[in-house]
Amino acid sequence: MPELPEVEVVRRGLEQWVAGRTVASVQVHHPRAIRRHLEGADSFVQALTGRTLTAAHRRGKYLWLPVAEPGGAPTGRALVAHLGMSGQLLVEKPSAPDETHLRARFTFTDRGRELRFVDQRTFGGLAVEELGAGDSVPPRLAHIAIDPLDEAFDVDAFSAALRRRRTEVKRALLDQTLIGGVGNIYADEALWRARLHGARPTDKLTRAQVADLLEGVRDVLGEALAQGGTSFDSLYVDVNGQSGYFSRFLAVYGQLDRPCPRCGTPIRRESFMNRSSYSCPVCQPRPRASSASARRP
DNA sequence: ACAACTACCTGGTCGC
DNA sequence: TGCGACCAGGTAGTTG
Repeated sequence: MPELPEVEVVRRGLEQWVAGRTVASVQVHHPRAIRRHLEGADSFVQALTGRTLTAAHRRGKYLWLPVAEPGGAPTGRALVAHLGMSGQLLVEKPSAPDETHLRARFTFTDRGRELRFVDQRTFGGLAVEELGAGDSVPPRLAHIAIDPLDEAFDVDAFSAALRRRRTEVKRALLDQTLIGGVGNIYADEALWRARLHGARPTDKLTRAQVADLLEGVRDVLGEALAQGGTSFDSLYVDVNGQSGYFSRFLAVYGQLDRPCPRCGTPIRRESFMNRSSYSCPVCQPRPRASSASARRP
């Protein structure tokens, strides 16, 4: 599943292979892929055809590519992409056969490689959105918090916000308004590193625990990004989370009954927020039932 | 205001 | 072999 490291790998691929090129044509193969472009497919195509994609930016799991007029003047708009659960942005030769789940295709005036949006489960999507003032983050993405790898990430503000909340710590990690880019997989990995159970109430966490958690998040995202970077094939902007580094590097996610890398106890799986959560029963003891998460109605 | 739940979606896997 | 149930989970929108 594409979380921050995977999306950042895609961003780098787009920056290298797509930025600076001018769109020759756009084909929308599935209306759901552009459902968030409310004006419809014709408008989406019109907004991009003949214009230049100037760069590739990311906030959390969102990507956007600013759009410029043929002369280079900014349009104040950007192609915004979210990969959802299964989305891929692929840079491929025009001769490459269509993927089964091809949702949109962009060709370029240089007649080079195409950009394709492929998405089996159609949770992802594309849209052309207005940029903020000074060509900054699209306002529609403004609620997404900056991510912990960003220099501007405010540790103290995050700690304060976390401890102000009355919720469980895993829910908070997945809340994109608090911290950007963390999904189910890296949330479990970060919690394991910080030796915290995901059901721990955030308002009871100590400052030191929050600091450990944040360090866990940063380390796991950073390591995943480094791994993703090494497996990146420069001819193929890949988002296939299944391949490569995943199994080698995850301590708990998907590791049911395998030994905890720290203490050897078999990893457990729990249903949590209608998701699977993996943790070590010894390193990450469940909080007592008196916590905020279990208070009586 | 804030917290929590649900719809959305499809391919693979499992049990019978 | 077929078929239905279930699972994966990010986000927006709704409900409480």
